[in-house]
Amino acid sequence: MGRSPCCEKVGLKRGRWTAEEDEALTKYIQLNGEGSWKSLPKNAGLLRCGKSCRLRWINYLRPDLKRGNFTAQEEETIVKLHSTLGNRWSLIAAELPGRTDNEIKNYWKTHLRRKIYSFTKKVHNGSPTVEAVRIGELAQKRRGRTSRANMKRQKLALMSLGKANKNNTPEETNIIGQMEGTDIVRDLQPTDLGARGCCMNSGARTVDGRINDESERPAICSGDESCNSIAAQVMFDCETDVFGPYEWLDSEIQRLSVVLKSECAEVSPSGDGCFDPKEENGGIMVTTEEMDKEIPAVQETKSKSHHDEEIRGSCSINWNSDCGRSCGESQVRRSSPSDPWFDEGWLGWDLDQADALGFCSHDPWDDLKYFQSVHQNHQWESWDDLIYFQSVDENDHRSM
DNA sequence: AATATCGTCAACCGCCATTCG
DNA sequence: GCGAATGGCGGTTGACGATAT
Repeated sequence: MGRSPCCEKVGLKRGRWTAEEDEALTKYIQLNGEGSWKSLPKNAGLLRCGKSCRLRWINYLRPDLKRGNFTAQEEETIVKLHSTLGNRWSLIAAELPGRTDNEIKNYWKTHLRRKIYSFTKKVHNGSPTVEAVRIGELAQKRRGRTSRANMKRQKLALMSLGKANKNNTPEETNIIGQMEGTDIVRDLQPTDLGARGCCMNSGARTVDGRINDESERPAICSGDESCNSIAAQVMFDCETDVFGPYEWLDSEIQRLSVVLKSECAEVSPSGDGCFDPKEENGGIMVTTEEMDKEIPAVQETKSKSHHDEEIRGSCSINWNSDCGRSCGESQVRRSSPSDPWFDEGWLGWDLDQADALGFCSHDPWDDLKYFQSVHQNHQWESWDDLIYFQSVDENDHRSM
């Protein structure tokens, strides 16, 4: 049996609330308190649904609400909480006094998500590489009318993908238009159009490990001292940069852009090395068979500081730690064939040793397994596949 | 000046969990 | 224990103002 409606909708007013209605609702609640929403409209003399009254009070009329623009601190709080909680707006709102879940949700969708950069992937000859990155400036569309030529271009691109529907975000429409005429378009999967980023301070998962909402996945790195994104490591010393409001987002976007334009599959954490993805050049090729191997409970840790010269030329993938330490602590590494450790295979974490070294003790294996589980049809080829990988919640991995 | 498109956000919708009788 | 009532939450919609063409 379906649930009955909260109220009879016939004869009830809908749409925007008038000042008179607001006043009536406010007065009633001030006298009688919140609750009993079903009977409230009748008692307050309002031709509104009880649910509508509740929403109006909670989201707009409550005296403790803070109006006005979000501060930089609030914005950063939202991003960080969203990275761990996902779209649980009510929980996020609980950490921001005076802000409602609806307000935060809207702010995320209209302001913060726009700043997200994402990777798109190209699969060519079975060798995936990071082919294109949609960075923030692409998402920051101008307002106003679009030229006919651009409209046509975007429409054609969408039609070629069978994606021309009302659900396409402006960003999706834009990026598809940007890529029209390339095989990137042909190879894109729907989820590839979602937001993905290099910063691992992102991507809430459900209890069973699924991503809550691919399109909602945040990919924003705070740019502060806890930032561990590859871009952050490579392009700047995140221990010394100081950002003003919003600048941390913009600068992160800029850094990522530079990294990818370098055409390196990977760049050494110290920024002076570049990993060549070509196998004949000592690149890293990891097959799914390798991934299927039993993972030792405790693996020898041979990673060194990301400032260590020895890492240069090897593959280094960094997980966000958000642990408050400087960038680049959390890494997994596989050296090139010329490296004496190469034959020993994957290098994982000895958690105690990692801690002793001042690293964050994430277990990258869990992420590799997770990657495999959600991309079962995708053969693991290189670390590039993980560049857009999802966040690693520190607590999740400490509990493993 | 008219038009088309975009950005914003209040309000609505439907589902789910909890409470109540 | 069961079904209805209620509250809460997240996703979506649409009105409206801003802005480019």
